[in-house]
Order: sequence, then C-alpha cells, then structure tokens
Amino acid sequence: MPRWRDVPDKFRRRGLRWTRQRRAVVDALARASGHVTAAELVERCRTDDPTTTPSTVYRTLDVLEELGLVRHGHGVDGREEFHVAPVAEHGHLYCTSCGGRWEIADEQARGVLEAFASVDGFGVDLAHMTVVGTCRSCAAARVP
Amino acid sequence: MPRWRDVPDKFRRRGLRWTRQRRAVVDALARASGHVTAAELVERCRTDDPTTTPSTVYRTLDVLEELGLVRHGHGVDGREEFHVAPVAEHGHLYCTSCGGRWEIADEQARGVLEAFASVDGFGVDLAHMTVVGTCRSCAAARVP
DNA sequence: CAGCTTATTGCAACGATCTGCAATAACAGT
DNA sequence: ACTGTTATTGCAGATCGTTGCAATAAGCTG
Repeated sequence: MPRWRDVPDKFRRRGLRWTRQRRAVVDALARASGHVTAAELVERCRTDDPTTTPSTVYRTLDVLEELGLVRHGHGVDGREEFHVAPVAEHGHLYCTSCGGRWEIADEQARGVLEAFASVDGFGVDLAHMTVVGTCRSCAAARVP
Repeated sequence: MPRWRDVPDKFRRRGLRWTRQRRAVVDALARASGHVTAAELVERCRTDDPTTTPSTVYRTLDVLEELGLVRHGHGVDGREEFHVAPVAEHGHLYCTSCGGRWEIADEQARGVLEAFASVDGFGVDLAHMTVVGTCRSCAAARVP
C-alpha cells in the first residue's frame, strides 16, 4: 500500500487541496484490501459520512489515479474497479461459463506481452481489463 | 453479415416472436458496418421510429446475442459495443497515449491464445474486450 | 376467424457514472 | 489572523444500462 501518510503533502505539492472529503475517500481506500468498485467506495464513504456526494468520490478517485495512488480497470461487465497502487500490477481472468475469477499468472502475462510487442510493438496494459474466456475445467466439461 | 432474411424464422423456431420493434433493431444492425454502441443503435432506431423504447432495444440485443447473431464487447471506457456476427472474431487495441484504435492482428491473437492456454488451459475470448496499452510510436516518443 | 397462451412491450424507477455551474473553503501571502 | 485566489464541493440534470410489472400482441389451435 502507498504511504497514505504522505498523501496530503503529495496533494499540496501539486497545488491540490487536502479536504475533508478527500481524506474520507483515502481512508476508505486505506481500509480496502484488493479491489473496490467505485460504487462500493461511495457506499463506504457514505457509511462514515452520510453527506458524502458520489460525484466528489468519483472525482477524487480520478485525481488519486493521476497521482498514481490507485489504478482502475474494468470488470467483466465493464464497470470500474480500483486497485490500490503500487500493489504488483496484475490482470484478471473471468470464466463466462462458471463465473470463476483468477489473477493472470506471471508466465501468461509475459507471453501476452511478447505476443503483442513482437508484432507491432504494442505495450499492453494487462492490469486494465478483465480477460474473459473459458477455464480449463469448463472447457473440458463442455459437451463436444 | 448474417442472412438477415433468415432471422425471423430463427426467432420463431426458438419459440420467440418476430415483432415490429425487433425488426427495427435488426434493420439498423443490417445497415451498420463494423461496430455499433448499444446507445448508437437506440439512437438509430429512434430516428426510424421515435416511439422506440431503449429497454426494448437492449433486450433485443441480448436475444440477438443469444442467437449468435451479434457479439458484444466493451470499449476503453467499459461501454458496450456490438459486432455483427459472424464477421471474423477480432479484438481491439487502444492506445491510451494517442487514442488510436486498431484491430488485433492474427499473429498477435495466436500468441495471446497460446500464452493463456499453455499455463492453465484458459481459452481467452479476445473479441470481448478492448486491450489498452501504448502503441509503438507513442512508446518511442515518450521521454525516457 | 376467434380464442388462448405467453412472449414482448412500454413505462417508470433505479443504479452507476459524469458534467456544468454557482457557492464554498484551502492555502498562500501579508 | 485577515484576505484574496482559485481548487473543490454539492447539486441538479444528463447518459447509459437494467429491471419489475401490468398491458399488449404474436402465433398456435380449433
């Protein structure tokens, strides 16, 4: 997890302001493990302080992302998901058949990066989206 | 493009009904080339017939997908995009730096499929999402 | 063709996300 | 501490997509 203690200064050094509502979002984030949906974060903030406005949370997440403190990706349904940075970047797999979810293994990631880089030098950001498909067991179980 | 002529029967054979509003969606789809956003489709249908209801269009798209006539994926922002099937399946690349968009080349696709399959037998559905990253020229232009 | 079954529609309302704009409040300067 | 600047907030409203439900209509059957 990032040094949440340093966040206020990080903001100020950029000419941004450290406000009560931003602290709320960062607090919620600091307590979050793994991934959180933007909507979930809004919810958590509202639990702490019912006056929280969704738009503020969304905007705060945007600036946190600009500052590199969080990263967002998209789940299977395209909805936003946030990862607290700088946890090791990792992508996600989702099996449309059984609904299972896994993280993308390093070897896989390497292979993918190469596949893209070698053809036209495209540098993939695997962490940005959920890769959908069929897991081995579902593929095996499928009637042929 | 699918044999749009056969669609009504395809519906009926499944016990589904062929309605005025479904015909409208299919008509719009038949005129569409490449990809369309669900929202765009709604818009086009409303141009033909202003009484078109969004929910009907969305629901029709769902059944068309179940029938295998269209496939949906998610754009960079996670919004839905529809491809008329069975055009060759293909995924998309999006460069976050210049905003460019390309289709994923076959060789890349093959490499990616292998990278996933070889580790744990996961069968990726590349067409489902937009792969984001940095294209060669943007990577080269980046200050090192 | 008339009747019946039930798939589909339209509506209304909701959840997630984003935007413009006027009011508010952080912070720098004195 | 007081003040001025301007980044942020809150709100109202907009867009995209989804869902429950009662009303409607497609297509089978006689």
